[in-house]
Amino acid sequence: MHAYRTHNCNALREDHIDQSVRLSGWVHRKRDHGGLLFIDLRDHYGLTQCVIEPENKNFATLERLRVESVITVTGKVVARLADAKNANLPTGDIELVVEELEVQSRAQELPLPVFGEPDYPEDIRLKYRYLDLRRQKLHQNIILRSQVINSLRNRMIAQGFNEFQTPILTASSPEGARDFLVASRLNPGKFYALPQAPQQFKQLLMVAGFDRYFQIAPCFRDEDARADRSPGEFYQLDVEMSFATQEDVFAAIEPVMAGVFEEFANGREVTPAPFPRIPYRESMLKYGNDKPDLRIDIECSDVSPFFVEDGVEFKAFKGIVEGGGTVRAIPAPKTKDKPRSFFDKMNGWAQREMQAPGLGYIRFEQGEDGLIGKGPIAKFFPADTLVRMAAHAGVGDGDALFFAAGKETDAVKLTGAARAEIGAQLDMIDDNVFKFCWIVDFPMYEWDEENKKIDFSHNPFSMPQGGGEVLNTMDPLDILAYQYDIVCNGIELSSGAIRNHQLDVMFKAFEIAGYDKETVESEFSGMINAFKFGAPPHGGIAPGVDRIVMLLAGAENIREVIVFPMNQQAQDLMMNAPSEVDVKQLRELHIRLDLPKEKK
RNA sequence: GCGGGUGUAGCUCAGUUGGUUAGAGCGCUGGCCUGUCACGCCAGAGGCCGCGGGUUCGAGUCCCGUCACUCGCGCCA
Repeated sequence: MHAYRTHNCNALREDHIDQSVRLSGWVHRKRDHGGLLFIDLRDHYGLTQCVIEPENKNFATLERLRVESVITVTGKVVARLADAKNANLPTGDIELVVEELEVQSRAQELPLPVFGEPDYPEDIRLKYRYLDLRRQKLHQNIILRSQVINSLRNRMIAQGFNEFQTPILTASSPEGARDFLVASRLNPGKFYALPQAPQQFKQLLMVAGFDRYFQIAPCFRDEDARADRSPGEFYQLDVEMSFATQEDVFAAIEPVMAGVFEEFANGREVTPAPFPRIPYRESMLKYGNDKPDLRIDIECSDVSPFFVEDGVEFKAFKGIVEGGGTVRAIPAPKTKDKPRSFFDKMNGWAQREMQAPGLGYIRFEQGEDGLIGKGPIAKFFPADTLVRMAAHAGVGDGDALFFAAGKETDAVKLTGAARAEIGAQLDMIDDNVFKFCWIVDFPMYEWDEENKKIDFSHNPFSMPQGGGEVLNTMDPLDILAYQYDIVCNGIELSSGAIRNHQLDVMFKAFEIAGYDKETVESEFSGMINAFKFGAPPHGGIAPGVDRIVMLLAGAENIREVIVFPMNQQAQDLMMNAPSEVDVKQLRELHIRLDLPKEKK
């Protein structure tokens, strides 16, 4: 007989009755009747009830053993009496009568209960992650993650993509997020950077002629965490393909995304490929951001012109529009029966959560002579203006409009957040639907208000729509790029682009953003040099694996789908990272600390 | 760096207008219990009310500061 087990804890059925078997696992739960002791034995596969009688020499040991101890039990499989069967367990028709017992590992009193999975503070869960991972929900999430990654791999390989590993210790790049740095012992004063993404490497693989590349790639960015953004590190399905147009990339990746979601949707509805395409500017106008949650059936609009019409007395917003600002309308459909407090709470939400001046509103009702507006600011508008504004914003009897006003960027931000908040408040979000879309036609450049200059709005290696010519002829802020995102349920799932493989166009593109040729040559030398020796047109995309799993798992938080995540402060509470290191280690790396004061 | 929320037993939470000795459930410890599967019953231990200051005759409760966790903003080519 095997030293540890003849079966796993989800294997035994009525067929096994009378067999002598051996099981190993964790003591999930004990039910001690004094004269009879039940043990639910758990492993990765399931639960089996074991029973031990007081005559057995091991009874006292087992009775005193704490839950989550690891044991090996040997005994006979017996049928349960009809009224003692447990229909909730696959193994519920039988039980194991314990004869031999071996205690493999005793458990102390637990800092975190495994059984029952009560809510527990996250810092304790993170510190004792291996206990948390024993819990069914988290255990399943991690298995789901494994299966999703396997499915992604298979789907990519089936399409002729090859997986390659790219370096983890690489060079810092001036663009993008903050880098994690690694000091070089052999090269004093110099540093490696962990890759924010294998961006340049995958392009170099195209130059190297590999045609179709993918990788489940670790990416490192030293940026602050969010609910859907793990601090420090995350994984992308990194993809690049040669001689590919934007349509080719879409055609390659859409079936992968739709396919993997359908595979694991478990009955939930998935947008079939091809996904709807929404131009960036349209998304900003209608949804207030570039990652719309299309489950919320609300489309916003620009109503600025109505606030400067003659006869409109609402001076606050009129002044904003006349000063170059904008007013966006966010419909709140079917809110006729909502109390005044609903509208007041939205206003309070905007002030509190968004630090906005407020959120005005007008409620619309069918009056005797047509649609009329109600609410605190309705009286400042002529009846006729209200009717036309309602028509423009697409609202009618029983609907309301909220207004976000201010500088365009602020108004848009508030619009997007308010749309999501209204969707949540009005219970418009269906948890059983995955709504996909592409956001396309991102602008190549944007105005950097902080540094008063034109900067790349996304990837500097993207190809402008119209090629090199438009860089000379168009206003840079009007130039669009072959740059695209996949969005699902308001979460940005991937970002990609057709790359700029022509050096002269690249130098010109960088010049517009204020980087001279010499800077580009030195900062991106690896890629620039490679492009001098024959670079194929190429493009790609990089879906975020953690976010895909998060959506499929129905998790609110990305830490629920990461085996060993860090907390919001980018600390690993289990491993105690980051930690101080020995002075000797620092000396080898030629590093001397210059710590901030006041740190006690 | 900034804003919101939370912080009372190991955990989840209650705690009236500021008023006697801060409670419950789960867990833990001990005892009883031969058919449970959220086993049941009895008893017990366990509290710097996050921390510091203030107001007050009196603070878990009010005020200020601070820390921790979390959500968001900034940031995230």
